[in-house]
Amino acid sequence: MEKVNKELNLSVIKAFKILEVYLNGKEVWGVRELAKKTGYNKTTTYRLLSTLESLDIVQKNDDDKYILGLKLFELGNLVSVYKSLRTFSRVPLEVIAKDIKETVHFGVLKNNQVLYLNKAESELGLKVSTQIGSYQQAYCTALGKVLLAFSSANVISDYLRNVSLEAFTSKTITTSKDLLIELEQVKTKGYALDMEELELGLICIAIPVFNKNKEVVAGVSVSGPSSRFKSENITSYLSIIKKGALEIEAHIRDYN
Amino acid sequence: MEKVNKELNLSVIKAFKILEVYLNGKEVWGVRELAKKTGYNKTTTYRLLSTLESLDIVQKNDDDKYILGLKLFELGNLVSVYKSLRTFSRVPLEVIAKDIKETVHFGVLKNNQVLYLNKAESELGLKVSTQIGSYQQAYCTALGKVLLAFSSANVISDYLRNVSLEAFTSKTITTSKDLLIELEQVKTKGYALDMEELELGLICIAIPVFNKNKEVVAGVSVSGPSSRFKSENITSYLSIIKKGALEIEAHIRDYN
DNA sequence: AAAATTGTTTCATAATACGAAACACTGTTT
DNA sequence: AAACAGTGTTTCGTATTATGAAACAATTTT
Repeated sequence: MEKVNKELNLSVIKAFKILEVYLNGKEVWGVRELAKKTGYNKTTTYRLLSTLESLDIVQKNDDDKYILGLKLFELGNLVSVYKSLRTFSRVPLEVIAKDIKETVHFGVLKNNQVLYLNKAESELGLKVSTQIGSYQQAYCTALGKVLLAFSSANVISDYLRNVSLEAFTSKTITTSKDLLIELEQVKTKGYALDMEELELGLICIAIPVFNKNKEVVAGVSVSGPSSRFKSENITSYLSIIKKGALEIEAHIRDYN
Repeated sequence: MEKVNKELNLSVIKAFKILEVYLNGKEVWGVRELAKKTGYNKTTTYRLLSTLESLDIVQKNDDDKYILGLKLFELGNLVSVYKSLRTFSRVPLEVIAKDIKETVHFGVLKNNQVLYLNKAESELGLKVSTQIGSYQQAYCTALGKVLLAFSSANVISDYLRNVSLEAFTSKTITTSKDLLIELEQVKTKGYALDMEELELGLICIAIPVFNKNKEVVAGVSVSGPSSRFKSENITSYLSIIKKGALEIEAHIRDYN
């Protein structure tokens, strides 16, 4: 999305830039709104939207505003990357979310970042604004820390060489030394916590998901508001999450 | 996808035509294969793929072949159309599939067709080549017949006026008169069967999913090979499917 | 080794995308 | 009621970009 040079198709880039506006969570956009958000001329935007509408990639609602369409949903379901992980995590995640009444995530370490493959929300809990398929920093999320902690020393040193530990909050770990200590503790305890390191008010707890060779493949995390978090909850949270993780592990023994 | 006229953006159309090739289920395509399949010049195809790759809409594997990429997965997950139905059907569908050991579908009637919103496959059962998000004829599928049978007379007469009942197999219902009789029976019995009407060798059984006003919202179907189907199975199949449908109904009482 | 197949690059030009301006419509303010 | 503000849609001249034939590079098959 940054390799904008002259041999790439500019119309196609523009069309996807428009679709990417929807990543912010707002479901309904007008032509002029999208033009303003993307910086494109409104006639260009209108024409691209008309094209996308003809393809059912976007749909118009009764107010002539645009929402994403079913063809995009259909195409999105064809993506085979991490397909087995996504499939096998689906039900366990929903079960954990229902049990624990908070938002549950499942993700992997990819390109030195957490990639969220699945998410299940409780009807009761805090809605967290992560998108399935999106990336987040590893060093300040419980999920990321658990994935790093159980990775090889190569992965960790590559990570520390390439990622700058910028602060999100006053509680964010911002030195390699502190992060290494934290990862060592995570590895010892078998789980990680994010105590408002990514976002003030947000607490996460995460555990690893292993293949049969005890290599970490993925992680499961539970996110909730700090106001609902108590140290006494950790043990019961962990046992619920662990049960779900074991369910996933039963299906991914050969994953590498 | 048929309104090709001069004010639509032809590059964007071409890019999505390329992506649509993946709908046939093959996950890995080379440049020349895609060019041949779409009919576009191979240089054009290569350039569009390079653009899509820069957007992470497609990814190249080690053999320089293309697979669909994670950004498409991310965008697909943003689609809000039928979102609650998709969410609430997910776990019940997986439970049915595990129980019944066949492929399970969940769909709605849209534009006089079945739109598949969810699908769950058993590890053991027949893999059916439907795509989530895709459409199928209603008159020759159990799911479609159950959706029609419990719809209003207006919906049914509109359907019969606009859809031509073409034969898929020698067992397909091809007259309005026969279809109306079938739909009456479906409504009386409370479930529908597709006895090789869509595809020889394929049997489906389906039941409706209602909202609190007893309006049909969606349907659940189970598909299996005719070799495994026995009349004695119907009752036990129905009770398993019904249990899943009730789970879904508990969440969609207000859906209309 | 030669032929066939693949993916990638080059270059001239035809075609298309672009955007300013106008239009049409709806809702709000004076 | 008229004026204004906001929206989505259309028009038209032209600048820009997309196109495709051909060549090149690499790999696989015969």
